[in-house]
Amino acid sequence: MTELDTATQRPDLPAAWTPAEVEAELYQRWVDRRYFEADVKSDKPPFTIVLPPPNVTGSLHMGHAMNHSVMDALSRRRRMQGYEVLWLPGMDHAGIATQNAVERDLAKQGLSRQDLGREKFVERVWEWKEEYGGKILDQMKRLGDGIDWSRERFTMDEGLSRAVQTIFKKMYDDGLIYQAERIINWCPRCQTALSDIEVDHSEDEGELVSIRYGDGDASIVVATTRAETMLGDTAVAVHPDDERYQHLIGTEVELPLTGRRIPIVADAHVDPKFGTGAVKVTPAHDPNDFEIGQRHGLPNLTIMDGRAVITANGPFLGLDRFEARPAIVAALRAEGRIVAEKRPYVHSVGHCSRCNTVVEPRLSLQWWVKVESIAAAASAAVRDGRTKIHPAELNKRYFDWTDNLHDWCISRQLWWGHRIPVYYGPNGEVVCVGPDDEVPTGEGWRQDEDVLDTWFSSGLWPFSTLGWPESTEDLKKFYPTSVLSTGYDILFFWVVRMMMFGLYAMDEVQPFDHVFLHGLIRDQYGKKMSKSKGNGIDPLDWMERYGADATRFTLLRGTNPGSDMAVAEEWAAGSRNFTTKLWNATRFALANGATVARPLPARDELTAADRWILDELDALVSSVDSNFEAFQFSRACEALYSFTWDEFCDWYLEIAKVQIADGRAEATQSVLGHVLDVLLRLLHPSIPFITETLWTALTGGESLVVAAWPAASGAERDLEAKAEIEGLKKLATEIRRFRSEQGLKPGQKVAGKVRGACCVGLLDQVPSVRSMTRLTEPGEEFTVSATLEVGLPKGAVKVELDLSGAIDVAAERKRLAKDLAVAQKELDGTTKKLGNEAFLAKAPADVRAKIEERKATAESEITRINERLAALPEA
RNA sequence: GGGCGUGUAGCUCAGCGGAAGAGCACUCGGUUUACACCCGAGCGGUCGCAGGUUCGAUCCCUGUCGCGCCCA
Repeated sequence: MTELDTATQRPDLPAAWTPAEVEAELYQRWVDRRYFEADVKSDKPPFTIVLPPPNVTGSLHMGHAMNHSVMDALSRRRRMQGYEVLWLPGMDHAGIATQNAVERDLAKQGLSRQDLGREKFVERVWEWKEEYGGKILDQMKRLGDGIDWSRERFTMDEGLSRAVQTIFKKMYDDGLIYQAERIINWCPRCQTALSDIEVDHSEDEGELVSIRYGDGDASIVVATTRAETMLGDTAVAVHPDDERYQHLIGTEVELPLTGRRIPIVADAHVDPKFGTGAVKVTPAHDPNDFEIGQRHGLPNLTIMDGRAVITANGPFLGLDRFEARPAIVAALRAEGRIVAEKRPYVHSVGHCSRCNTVVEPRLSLQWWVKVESIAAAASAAVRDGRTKIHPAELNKRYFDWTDNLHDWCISRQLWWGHRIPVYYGPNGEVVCVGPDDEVPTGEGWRQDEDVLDTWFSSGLWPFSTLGWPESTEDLKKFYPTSVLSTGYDILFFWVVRMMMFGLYAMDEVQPFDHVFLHGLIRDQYGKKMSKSKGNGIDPLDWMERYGADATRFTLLRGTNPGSDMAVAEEWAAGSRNFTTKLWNATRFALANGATVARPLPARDELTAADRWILDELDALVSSVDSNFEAFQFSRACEALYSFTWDEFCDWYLEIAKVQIADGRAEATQSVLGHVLDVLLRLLHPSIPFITETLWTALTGGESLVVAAWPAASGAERDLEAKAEIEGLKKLATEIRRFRSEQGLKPGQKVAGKVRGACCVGLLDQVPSVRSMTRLTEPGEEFTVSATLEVGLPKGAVKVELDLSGAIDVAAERKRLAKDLAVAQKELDGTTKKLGNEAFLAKAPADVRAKIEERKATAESEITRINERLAALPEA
């Protein structure tokens, strides 16, 4: 262990671990020593994680804290394993979210962005970013993130903007980016187009009104939840096979309130079973109607502007859509055209994911990415295993997306973002400009006003941050990245886009080898935690009160691929208790001379307990390793927790006390030192702060951050030692149980003899058992007043106690009766099984032998217990 | 409507063909020379329901009911 100073010195550990006071200082020391800075010239194998860039508007919430705990644990372990680790940080400019935030600020001063003008407004956003944008980065430091701050990026910085322009140009030239007029999701408040994934659907209460178009035999009834759109109807559609309407197909009907005559068309997409089987067709304001309109050559009549205000001439001109709706219904009612009304009528309504405004479908000219070929490539990379998704169950959802992706609307009518690099000339010229191309100037030339969807630039993140389009050393060394860790909720928002862009830009090399998808954090009511709902627990609050380590451990302990986790205060407190336990155990071991300065004694010089704990430790290393490799953080944490608390603290430390007192101090101190050394290394990726403090105190080493990761020995387990310690546990537990049920105070010393330990191979363990169960040596006046027997695999051990008086016979009968019932149940079960001929004929021999052994044990237990019961005095 | 997942102790979850587990909560007892953020003992479940496969099912299959998520 080369990282250890030979002249080990031991700073005294304070009595209590006070994370809030010391974590920041520890973190700064790591940063100052530049442990987290990746060396591109290193010949170590690379391990790369790009941080999912948080929104510049964001602050750290539990979802981040969980994801960061995962990424930090993964990268710290790899660093200890000898990888050249790069964890690259940065932020996303978050187009709509940031623009909205700044607009809200302006609104407080009574200003709009239009008042400032585009240039000034964008300046304002940059100022806002400088002032508030760094918040989340400082919060990451508190969590302990081992991030390479020297490589911090921003999606709007110069290099990334260059990457955006480069790929836009490349895709434009390849015919993968085009302009088209289509129905898009439009937010009337944000005044911009939205992609499908920026629209959230919810079941809202609305109204369903049925309106009669036309009169008499030629009339037809249509139902709608958006009555105001009837002003833009250009047809009524029915199913071609619908018997009810055969006579009307091809005729015209008068559209109420407008006097316009519109055709009745037959279209197979109309569901004859829904409502009256006839639908109004508003091509300019509904995506399905737009399709119908295309098929039948209907005009697209726009009747609302970008603010969802009616523009159709007439009495409703200038009304907002939600004012127009009741007004139009009232006007129709006055004409006797409302034949049915259902209110409330619950139906699915789309909302802007940024401001929750009801989305209005709108016909407009936008820029699109043709996804077919790049989505197919993204699909192929997962199908052929270049990128592995964890858990694999989410592959199907991934394929559902990549195989059915619609062309992606990438233009946004915002000011904050990457402006589309397309210029229009005075004579209808359209020129797409690359980063090194000359921008056309002169009379009549103007740039496209729109900016790109935020996900366009964040989709380039895995390679743009490494210097692409330049062929940089970083790109060569650290691409493809090793793991992308994120919540499954943004698999499609972001992961699919990165896959498409990465494969396209990097010659089919995947952006990441592994995609780890964790679940969502839920509150104690099982509700998703989110900024918008305001039901989040603040991870900073936990860090303040319980420490960053406890916060991290809580989150890691609940993290399994793809499954959600509910968190509550008690969990964080439990993790804090765990760190306290570790602190006290290490402090105690150090006070008793635990050391790594001497080599571990040879195997045959160790006690069974020493050999057992070392074997357990070895098994722990394997378990932590395999679980980390499989992203099973929860299992890894459980293994670490139970080894630390249950095996090491509850048993080995108690045994160690006896061994040290009995003249085996040197060897025991070495074992203690060794176990703690390895254990702290294993825990470091999960709880870096406390382990760093304890480990440097124990070993005098420089830092765990750059210490070596332990390797499992692969040696066979010492089964004899294991059996001995299991016997010790059983013996101690049974004596404690007897004491407890006899009403003895835990600390009360009782004289006692342990008989027959040698016959079952437990002689060496007796001193430990006596110490753990407060048995004192029998004196001259020793009188056996109680005897208990503990059944062990090799036979029973008899414990004779002098309780200085009569025992509680009733309690003892109860205890024995309970044991008897357990043994009887066991006997019944095994007897039945062994009496089943089919079982005897078909069950494998080892299973049969096991059942036979269990039956024999049950029988001897029953005999033994019955004898004890018979020997008890009458109650 | 289509797809996926899930129902195990009061709560949150692990286990997934051969003896029902953890943490928290709860009960009892504790100034035990590391730790009351602790120690010891205990209580608590016909593993959603109904069929089937099997010598054997919490575990596999089918159906059913409840819940959740994604897509329409």
